Amino acid sequence: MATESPASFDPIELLGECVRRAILAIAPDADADPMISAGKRAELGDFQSNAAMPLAKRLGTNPRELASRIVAELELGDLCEPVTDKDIAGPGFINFRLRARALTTLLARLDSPALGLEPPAQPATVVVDLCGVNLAKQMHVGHLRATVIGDALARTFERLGENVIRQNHVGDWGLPIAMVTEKLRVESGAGRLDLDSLTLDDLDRLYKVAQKECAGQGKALEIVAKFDLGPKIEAELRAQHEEAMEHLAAAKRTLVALQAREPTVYAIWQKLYAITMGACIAACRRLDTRITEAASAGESSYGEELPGIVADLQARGLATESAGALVVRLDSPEDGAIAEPCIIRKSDGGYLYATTDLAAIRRRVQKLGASRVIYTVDARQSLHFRQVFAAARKAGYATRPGASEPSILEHAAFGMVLGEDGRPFKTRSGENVKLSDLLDEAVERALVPVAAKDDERAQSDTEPPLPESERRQIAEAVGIAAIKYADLSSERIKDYVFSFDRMLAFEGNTGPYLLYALVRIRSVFRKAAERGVAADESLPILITEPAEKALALELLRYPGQVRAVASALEPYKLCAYLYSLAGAYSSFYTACHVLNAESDAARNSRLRLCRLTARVLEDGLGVLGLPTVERM
RNA sequence: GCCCCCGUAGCUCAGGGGAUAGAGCAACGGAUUUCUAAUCCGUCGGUCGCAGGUUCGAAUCCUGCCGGGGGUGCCA
Repeated sequence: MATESPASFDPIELLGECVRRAILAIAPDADADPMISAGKRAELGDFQSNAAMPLAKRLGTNPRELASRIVAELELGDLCEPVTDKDIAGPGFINFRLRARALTTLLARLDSPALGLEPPAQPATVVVDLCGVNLAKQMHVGHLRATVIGDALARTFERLGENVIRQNHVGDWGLPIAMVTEKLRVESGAGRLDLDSLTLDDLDRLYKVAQKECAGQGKALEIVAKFDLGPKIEAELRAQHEEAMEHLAAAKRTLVALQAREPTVYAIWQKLYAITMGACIAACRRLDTRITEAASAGESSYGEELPGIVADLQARGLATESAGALVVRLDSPEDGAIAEPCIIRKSDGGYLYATTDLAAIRRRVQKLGASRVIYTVDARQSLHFRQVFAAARKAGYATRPGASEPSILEHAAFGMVLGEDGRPFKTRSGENVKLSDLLDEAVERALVPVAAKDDERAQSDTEPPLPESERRQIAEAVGIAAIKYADLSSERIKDYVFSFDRMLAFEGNTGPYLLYALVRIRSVFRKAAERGVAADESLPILITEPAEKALALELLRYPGQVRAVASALEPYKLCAYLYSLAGAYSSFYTACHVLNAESDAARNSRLRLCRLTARVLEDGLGVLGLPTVERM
């Protein structure tokens, strides 16, 4: 939505307006998309318009000729160097070169407190569903992605001035939780377990035991019967099966007791909840994500709403009975032509996670007022979300009171984390890797170069080595930034290979590289302060060197890139931008000396460029949720 | 079976109708009296999975295959 804003800093927007006017002068009826982009060939121009080709196609004219007419109509003011037919290239590209004066004007506009991202007059409410831990289970790489990507998206909307509500949809309900609750009840009742000294590791272990105890042998029995493997095996399996069925029955009774808030069972469940959430919130804090217990809305919080949802859907004829279960059919084209119906109640009367998710959509849209709900959940659940979204729209749960259109429901799906062997990231024994172990290892590995670098510096420097505690702090930030950046820097949907070596490399598109770029800028300012030099913000930024120009053009792209993340729900776009900005800064830093610049004016200008770069980097890293350091 | 996603340089990834397909890593060659060389500059490297089609123009859109992954009515 390119609004006409004389104070815009964005050359693409400003140039687009000029070209749009020129096109309208030639073809008043044309849908005049100016198609401005950064110049594909830097030697020909800073920006280009590709508008002539598609327009010529529609008008049935020659594209180069049309480009020539557009050029003749162009009124660029003092934005660009004059454009002539010589700037038309190939089939009809029009190349533009920004005027040096215009560039400094635009930079000055960007250099405002908001960095070109003014909050909207009417903030929208955006709900981000993220993290998604389960009770009694350790967090692992899957939660890492759901947490890190979700928080980065939430931060993006916060930066844009929207009202963001994070929702940690905790898996705290249902039969699996009842199984482990039952297990705890039995074990503590028999005096084999002290509920007050339980750890998450204990719970994780007991969860698996409980799962196993409740797993029937139905499949195996079928096979035995089919192939007639003998009465002895069958008897053995049948005994096992019956035992499992008893465990299962007990778990189901516990589920009922839990849902009725029966005091003994509920107290055990609360313990379970407290231990899991304590560990989860600690991990989220260590990961520098803004996820608090207050931002949690567990599945259990929807429990009481489920019968009402089902009754409502049934009463309105949206849910129908099928083989004893209650389903919402979605196979008509207006529902999205989804072949598989959405099951909202099992034939035994129990509810499913689709039911809970419907209740969650209703609360988020109708009670919290979300105009957009984003689910940062792994890609394997995409069918589930297609179903639930379609069912919610059909039922009107996705529409705010008084609104004519349903809110936007989006599944920000992400791919799997793979080990370096290309298979799902697991320990050698096939277990999930504990998130906390992963973070510890990243930090330990980061400490090695941090310490080595500091030793090296201390040898040729008057300042003594940093204390161990500070080195650890730096390594913590570097390690966390490395892990988070690896998770954020490619398209969400793609699986990615988890490699400490790659993410902690200080070369290339990594978190540490970005941190280092910022460290170098901060160091310039420390040195400047030592010499009693400070940037005078009232004096102009002067762009003369190619490296200065390249840096300036990069800086101007920042606000657009943040918006691009919000519209595509793709944090990697900001990663790529910041990497490119850090690279432009490094090249500038090498080519243009700041403190020993040729003149006071140049030094001041470069200090201002450094300041602006630092502010954009800090802002962008903040949007991604990456910690920064003063030195490394 | 059906549905969804992915396939671009040796490796990790951008680009999603427009110019000679770009980065990083790896390899190789350079750069440090000066602000952090965890850096910078350069070289090398690609029948964009395959085959058709649409188009003045296709890595990009359409169809069909091939390869890999995931999902698929009563787990979450």
